[in-house]
Amino acid sequence: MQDSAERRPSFGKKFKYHHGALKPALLAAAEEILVTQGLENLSLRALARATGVTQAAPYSHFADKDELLAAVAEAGFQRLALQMADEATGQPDARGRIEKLIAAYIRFAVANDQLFCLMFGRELAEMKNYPTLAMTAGKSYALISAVLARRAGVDAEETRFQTLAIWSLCHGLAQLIMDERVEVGQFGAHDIDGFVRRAVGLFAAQLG
Amino acid sequence: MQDSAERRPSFGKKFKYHHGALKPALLAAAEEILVTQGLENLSLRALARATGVTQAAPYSHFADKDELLAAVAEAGFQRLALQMADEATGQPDARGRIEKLIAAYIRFAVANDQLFCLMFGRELAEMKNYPTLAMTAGKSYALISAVLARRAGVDAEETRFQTLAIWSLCHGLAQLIMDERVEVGQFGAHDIDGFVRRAVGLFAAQLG
DNA sequence: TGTACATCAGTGAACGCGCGTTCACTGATGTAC
DNA sequence: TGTACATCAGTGAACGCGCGTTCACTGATGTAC
Repeated sequence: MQDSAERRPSFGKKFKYHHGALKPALLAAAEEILVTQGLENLSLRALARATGVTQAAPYSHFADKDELLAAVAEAGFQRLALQMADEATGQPDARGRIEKLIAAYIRFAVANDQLFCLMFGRELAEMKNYPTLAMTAGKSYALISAVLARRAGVDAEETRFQTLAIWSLCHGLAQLIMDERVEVGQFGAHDIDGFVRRAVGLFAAQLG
Repeated sequence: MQDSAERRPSFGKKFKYHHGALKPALLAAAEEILVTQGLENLSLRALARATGVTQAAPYSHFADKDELLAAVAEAGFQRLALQMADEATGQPDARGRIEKLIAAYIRFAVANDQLFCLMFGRELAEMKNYPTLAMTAGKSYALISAVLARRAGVDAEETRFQTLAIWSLCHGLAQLIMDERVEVGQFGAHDIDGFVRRAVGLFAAQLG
């Protein structure tokens, strides 16, 4: 057990009336709690505890719990899109890029299952209330869509359809793995990348 | 507001000390609450209220909340498998059967989103504790797998892989629709059946 | 450089809530004689 | 057919819990002069 004061950015003084950087500290604590205790234990009070602060303190930075969750989810979407884009750079053709994008998506979901759950779950059904969240959430879809759209001779409507099919495939696989319905190794692929490469192969003719 | 006694199976007497059929009544009430109030409001106390009974009464029939949830989920899996099998009968070839199975799966999920969520969500992570639940849960997968396995010239390993790919696709689409990430109509299919037929088309060469 | 003051982040106590579960009990039911 | 009795489904009250949120407050900070 760490002394809660030690987590604060100020080093010299042990106890400060003002935390100094509570907002980012709350967001960081949220991600840590998601990892260590799961989404169902992510409460404002738990965050206050984790940052060594009174349970009312978070209200200085967030209007209510939803606003904080939306911020956590948005950071997650940002990271997801970044990881996908990073993995896909350098791939010469559409098929290679799609494979990398999907694999990154699934790996992100599996590695951050509780966060992923928050991002796509019902807790934030009111996503419409947070426009920047909705925008950030659209980035990963846009990455897949952009690759498919750049091909010659495929109309926009077919592109939308294929994007949804691919997104469904990887979203579903991610969910099944997270919910422990499936272990990839048992199904003809030794790892996620292998499965993805093989699954994309099913679409190969369409991807050109 | 209905008098709670009127929901009971006995017609003549208004108030009975013994409910008479509390166990099935609880399960029925659970499905109703899932529809009207959502999974997050499905509590033992809510069930007791809905069946017009004291909050301790359910403990005469279920050891704890998990056991009740497991029973509700199992009933859901049973219904899902039934609906899938029903739809697929009469289809002449593998492709037709697969299309019907998938479409039924997605339609079940969308029509019973809160129940589906309970069936596949983290609430029942302890599914291993309920062997009959685990068995029933496997039925829908088995339906898809069986169709694919019956083809000539496709080995078991390839069949497992394709089953997972198809299951992922429809599970993912169902999730995306339920979480309102997607409206099928926007993506080149006027309805779920249309989308499914088109998506299965991507696999067509492999389905023979 | 020093002082008065406005700002506002964080305090500490309290509110009301619904939850899962336990417990000694009560009274309806069905069975054995 | 009638009675004694065991069973056990359902009662009602209580337990302890963690939660989101509000509120009057306090004290650290930074700015204007």
